[in-house]
Amino acid sequence: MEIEIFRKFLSGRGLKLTNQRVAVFNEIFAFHGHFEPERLYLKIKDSGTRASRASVYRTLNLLVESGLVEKITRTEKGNVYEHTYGHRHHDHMVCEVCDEIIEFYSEKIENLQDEICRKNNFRGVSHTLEIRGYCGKCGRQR
Amino acid sequence: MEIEIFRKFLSGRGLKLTNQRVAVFNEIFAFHGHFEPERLYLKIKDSGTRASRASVYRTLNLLVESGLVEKITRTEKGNVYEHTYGHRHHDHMVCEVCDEIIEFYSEKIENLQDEICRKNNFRGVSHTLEIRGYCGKCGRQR
DNA sequence: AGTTTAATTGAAATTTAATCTCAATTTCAA
DNA sequence: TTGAAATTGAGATTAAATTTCAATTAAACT
Ligand SMILES: [Mn+2]
Ligand SMILES: [Mn+2]
Ligand SMILES: [Zn+2]
Ligand SMILES: [Zn+2]
Repeated sequence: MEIEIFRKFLSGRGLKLTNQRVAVFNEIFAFHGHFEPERLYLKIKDSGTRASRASVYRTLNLLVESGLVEKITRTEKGNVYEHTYGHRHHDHMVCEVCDEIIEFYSEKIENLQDEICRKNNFRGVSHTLEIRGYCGKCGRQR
Repeated sequence: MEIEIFRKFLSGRGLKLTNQRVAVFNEIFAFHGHFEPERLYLKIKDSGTRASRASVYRTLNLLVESGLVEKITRTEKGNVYEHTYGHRHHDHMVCEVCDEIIEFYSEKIENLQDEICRKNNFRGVSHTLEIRGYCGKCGRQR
């Protein structure tokens, strides 16, 4: 279970798996998709558990450090995250009109990136490839 | 000249090429590289011209809309821009230690992206590919 | 040249995501 | 049970970016 990974990550740092942290964790892993911290905070609030904004943000950062969650992009109105554990790495297309996010993965692009890193004597650790434009629905309307 | 393009862009909108706008433009096109709005503002201040922060930000947005300048990434401490007119599109590798930015371009990756867009019925307009990791210098030290 | 009109400017206020502060509370191992 | 250490949350703070709005400037039109 993913929660065990989180627990181990925490105890490795002398930190505790508190109710608030569990609440944040559960809300994030309850669905697959992208989310913003503020909406996450509100969802937790709705679910009945009490966890302050400060705790939500703090836990989110811990989850990112643990590798279970990734910050996938920074929009004008803040960061966007997704839980990545158990999901294959992928990149995103974002519709500029309706904000729809389409996920994609290209082995070829991944390999080309590795090649470019080697050529430049650069040790790549992570990357973000975001294509912005118009989704099928919104593209048609112009 | 690039300034003519800007002038035309402005007049097409009924806007004027003022001293402040010229100052922002000149400072940006005086060198090739990446910059943050605040540093740009300070450089203009140093150069003697008077232009408020508000004007710098406003002009920067106009330059982006005109296509002469691009917002290339959003860091924790704000946006990073570069003037792109006359420069071929390229992507970036960013060293997590020293913040060095290495530019690269891959025709193959560009083509693969176009292909993926077609497949997903997505009209790609722009993209950002940022590889994070360790540059040669900083990678050696670990 | 003088008048009208619209755009522009800048100082300060505002917005907003995210972080920080710190006193009170909780946790847990000894 | 006790004490050290971690955690929490309400509110303060930070900082990038935008907005406000009265004063100024530039152009367009008699
Ligand atoms: Mn995704
Ligand atoms: Mn560049
Ligand atoms: Zn759309
Ligand atoms: Zn480096």
